Amino acid sequence: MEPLSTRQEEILKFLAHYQAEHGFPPTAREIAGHFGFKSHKAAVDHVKALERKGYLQLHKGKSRGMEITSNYPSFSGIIPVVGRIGAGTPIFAIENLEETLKIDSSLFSRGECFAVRVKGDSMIEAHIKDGDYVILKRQDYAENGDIAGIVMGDEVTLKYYYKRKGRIELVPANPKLKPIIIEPGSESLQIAGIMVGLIRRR
Amino acid sequence: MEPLSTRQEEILKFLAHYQAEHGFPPTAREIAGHFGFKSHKAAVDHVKALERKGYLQLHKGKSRGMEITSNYPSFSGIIPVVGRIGAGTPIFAIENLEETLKIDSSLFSRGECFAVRVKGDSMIEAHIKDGDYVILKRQDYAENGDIAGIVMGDEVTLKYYYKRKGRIELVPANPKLKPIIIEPGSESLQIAGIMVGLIRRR
DNA sequence: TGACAAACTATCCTTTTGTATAGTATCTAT
DNA sequence: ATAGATACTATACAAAAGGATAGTTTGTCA
Repeated sequence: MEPLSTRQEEILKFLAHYQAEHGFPPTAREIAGHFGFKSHKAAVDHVKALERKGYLQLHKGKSRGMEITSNYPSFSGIIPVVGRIGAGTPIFAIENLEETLKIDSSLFSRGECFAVRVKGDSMIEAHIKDGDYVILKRQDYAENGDIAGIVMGDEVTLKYYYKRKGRIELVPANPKLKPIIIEPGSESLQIAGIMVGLIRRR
Repeated sequence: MEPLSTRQEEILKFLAHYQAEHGFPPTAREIAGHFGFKSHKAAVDHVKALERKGYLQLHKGKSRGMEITSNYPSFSGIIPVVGRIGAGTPIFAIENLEETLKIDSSLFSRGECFAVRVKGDSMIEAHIKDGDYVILKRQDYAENGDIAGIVMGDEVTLKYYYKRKGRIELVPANPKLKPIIIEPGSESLQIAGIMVGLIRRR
């Protein structure tokens, strides 16, 4: 595959995200609106560049007439399994991918999904076993009681998320392990996503 | 789900097919064209009926603005979810299908797979929760310690399978429930398959 | 230096598409 | 009997969206 510029990758990512979110692709004007372009021609140019490089197939004359052709993880609904993630590096950077699950992510959620492989028994009382793949929907916030994927160092760990009296509690589903309590004012935590599903093999 | 008329089912099927083919939904005029309607209003009416019955979500004012919301039996291979099964009827008979999971079964096993939706907590200590989909590989025997899908009446239930001293024990993963013991010579039990995977939503 | 890709703004025109109004005909359940 | 759903035809109009032309700016590669 021909390499993409930073901007083109952003565009492609947005296309995949919009498609996952809405069930149909965006129009040139919607793309322009999202990125703040004042002329939709800019979006047309990007989309054409993506077609030329083989990432898209365009259908001339048809509204929203585009298909993402690439098998690139996280595009086309396939769920990438994330191993380690560097502090700053985006979660979908290629170097972080361990494998992919050939599953249409729409089974679990609209929106962009990824998976982490569970190590250990910290969520055993939520019936999440060692070796299970937990499917997470990518979002940077969580509701009370959600099982959230939290970025800790260079890994994603799973915890129940609670916000009580202004402080955030990250509670494992295992009585042997202690909750992590984040007092207000301390450095913020980074939520990678919330659990929307689980896959177990064997 | 509300029942669909024959025509409405044809329309929905076409929508799913078109979406799978093209990556985006059809317009009302394209639907009309496919069915030979001379007025695209007919297609609009059908699509609105499908929305009213909950099979579609429409996005007003947006071209191709529709999403299929149901898990409408689709077209790619994929795992059927079996509800009840009549004594003689084959497990894959259409009347038994409740829904399908859009997952390539090769993720779990080489053989033929199907799924049952778990009711209750009888396998809770194996970390199989109420509502989980358990993926079974179709076979009529089991090894010691396998989690097997057993045909009981007109349903499939899950049990640990053990063969000890000539008799077969079907053990739930819940201390509150008693094992079923089948003495040698009594009527044979029917194994539908053995567990090869699990899918949990939410 | 010159060609080319990338990344845009601005404007115009045409086609595509959604939505609306006005009908016709058949069937079904109350 | 009659109201409602189903299943269409026909036509008109406005909004949505694609496509094209003409330009600016900033890089990079050779």
